Amino acid sequence: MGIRQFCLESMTDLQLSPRRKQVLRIVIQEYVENAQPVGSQSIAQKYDLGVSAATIRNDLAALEKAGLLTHPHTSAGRIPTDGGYRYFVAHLMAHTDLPSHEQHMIRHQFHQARREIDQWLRLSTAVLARASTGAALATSPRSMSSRVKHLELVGIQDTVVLLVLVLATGTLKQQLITLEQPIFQEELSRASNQLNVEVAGATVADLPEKLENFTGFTREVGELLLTTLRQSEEQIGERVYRHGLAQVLTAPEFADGPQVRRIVQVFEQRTLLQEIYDDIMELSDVQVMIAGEGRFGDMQDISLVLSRYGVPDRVSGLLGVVGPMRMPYGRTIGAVRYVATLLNELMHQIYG
Amino acid sequence: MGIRQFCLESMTDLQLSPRRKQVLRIVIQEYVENAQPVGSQSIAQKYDLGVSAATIRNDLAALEKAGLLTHPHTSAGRIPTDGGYRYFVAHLMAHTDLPSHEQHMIRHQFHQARREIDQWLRLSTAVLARASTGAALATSPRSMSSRVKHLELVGIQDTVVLLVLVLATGTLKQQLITLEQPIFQEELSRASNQLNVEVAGATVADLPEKLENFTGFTREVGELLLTTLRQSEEQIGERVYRHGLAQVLTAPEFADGPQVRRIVQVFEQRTLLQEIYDDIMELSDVQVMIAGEGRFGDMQDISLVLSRYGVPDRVSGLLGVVGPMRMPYGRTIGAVRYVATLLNELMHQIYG
DNA sequence: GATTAGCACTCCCATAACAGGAGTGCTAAA
DNA sequence: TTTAGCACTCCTGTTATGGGAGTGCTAATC
Repeated sequence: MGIRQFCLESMTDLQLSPRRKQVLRIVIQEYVENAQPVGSQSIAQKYDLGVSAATIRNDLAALEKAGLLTHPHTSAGRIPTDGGYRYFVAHLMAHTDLPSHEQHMIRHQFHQARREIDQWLRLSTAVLARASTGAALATSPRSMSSRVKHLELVGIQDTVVLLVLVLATGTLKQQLITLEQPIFQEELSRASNQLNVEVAGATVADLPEKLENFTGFTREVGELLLTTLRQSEEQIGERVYRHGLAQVLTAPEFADGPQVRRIVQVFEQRTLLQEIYDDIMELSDVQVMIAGEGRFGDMQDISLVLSRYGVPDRVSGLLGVVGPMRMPYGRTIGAVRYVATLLNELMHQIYG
Repeated sequence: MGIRQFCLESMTDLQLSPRRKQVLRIVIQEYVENAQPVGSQSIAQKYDLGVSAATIRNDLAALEKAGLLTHPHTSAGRIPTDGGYRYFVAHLMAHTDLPSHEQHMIRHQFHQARREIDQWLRLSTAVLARASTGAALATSPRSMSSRVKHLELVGIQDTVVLLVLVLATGTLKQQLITLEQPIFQEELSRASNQLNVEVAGATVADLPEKLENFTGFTREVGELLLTTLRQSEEQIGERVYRHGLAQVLTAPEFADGPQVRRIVQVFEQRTLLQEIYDDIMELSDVQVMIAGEGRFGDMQDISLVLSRYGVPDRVSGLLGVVGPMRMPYGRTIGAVRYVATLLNELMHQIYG
């Protein structure tokens, strides 16, 4: 399926007999469903593997030795380790596409929504939360190499002016300016017209040079424009959309205090997205991050399923689900991928 | 102090001796601090009321009979009921202003922030969460009787146009338009100029009449403008800012699952704010809502401290804290009031 | 060598019993 | 109205106990 992961080198050289793979698959499937350690007997009963419980017991021991399973205590059934989930996602998972009727329903919802990025992203998180068992989040898209399309100076009060900036990508930026002395709207219009002529199509790189020509108030506005533009390129997730936290908290692994706080923190944190962003951007398909992959602290028992969305070389944002490690990965990955694809389509219509 | 509440009629006719008031105050104070039922002995020891534990015991019994206290079981200390908190907030609370050095710090932060409503609101929730023990939320301001200040049509792609709408309040609205056939920027500019002349200063009421003059594409844009405008008046909290959920979950009352889910739901829900909005708008000071005040279901053990902010008759939004019922009300109210006042000032500069 | 049956062993979990303690409610006296 | 005294209640923590699910190991079997 080509689902890539942040780290799976150690997995690739691991050889497992077909039955052991099957056993691992069953353990994960059962545990994901019931949140209860699963033992050799229940596997032998429920699934007809043609071998006895004792054999499965041996397999379980082997899988444990390989670091794919553990047990919470001596006489309990097995539960997957983070490594086990990783192996499952990388090698064992069945097809991950969302059922087509669900795809249709989601597509329908998007076509009914108002044509606005803000609406789309809001809808995306709602849809993702519904389709997964986790909480969904999405960042507003960041545009690379923003070009100025148009600017407008609108007087709000005598000494208050609103600078409206339209980027080539259709993104809107705004900034209030407070003046020492009142400036009339005619003068504002004159300034913005002058700037528009010069500045249309300019990027962060071009802009300083073009601003040389201006002085006084017009120049000041130009500088402000430049800093605003710079900010918009640096800042990932200027706005973060979230949905479905209450839902993910119903999972039994988040029954106790510290666990709850951990996932809420992951969900709320802006910085994490910031850090992950670059990794995600380089890779095209959906990314799975299980228990922080050792690179992020304090993400015990938490998994992320993330994807980039946007138009290559134009705009891109992050989209995904945060949930318990014990998560139906196939379904979640399918949902994230489909919504990302849909967003790509919609964005493409706009950003060409 | 004039803190008003959604419902406190039943409280006003309640006569309590000064000592009983004092005892109630102590119970609440202690319980808020330690989250532990407080007994007659510990009160007698810690506070010198000049009476014995037995007397306090009688007072506690009386306060319980009055519905202001309960005990979780026969041999436990007393804890406040929701009614007890209400009485406290209405009659017993000390001054609620934030210490002036904290006020200064907060003010300083606001003056350092970028001059933009979005930034202010984000900062507001951050500050409120820090100053209280709860989670802060704020809605973007809704403008009443929006007037159109300026509109702009910017071509993004051949058949994609962005309608930018600046309201007199400085609020920005955007809407994508997809066309059947390409329209050149000159024509877009002509259309927007035409519309600007006619439409500047128009309200929802005026607009339909003024649109009579137009036909074709220009007319369509005008209609779209009207619907966008209508939406912006109807919709409260188009955007909701949130901060500090992780913090509020450290409170011991949110240690178990159902409780956590309840407060997360309250925090996430848009509809609740929608419903409360009108009540808040009519009243000027900070509002306290304890355990849903019987009007909202499933808010056991949760309190809200809310305030309106904005400029009278121009724009207004909602701002406040959601936290456990066991909350330092004085401090929280002070913080909410101060931040609201600060926002009022800033808004006033812009919206005059 | 892989598979299987048998069996002892481990450890969780639910239940019960029990002691300690904090706090109440009541009564009678000041 | 306040106070001391005292029985009573009920939570909380500890310990003991039995049942049960599941393992790990060994020896026999295919």
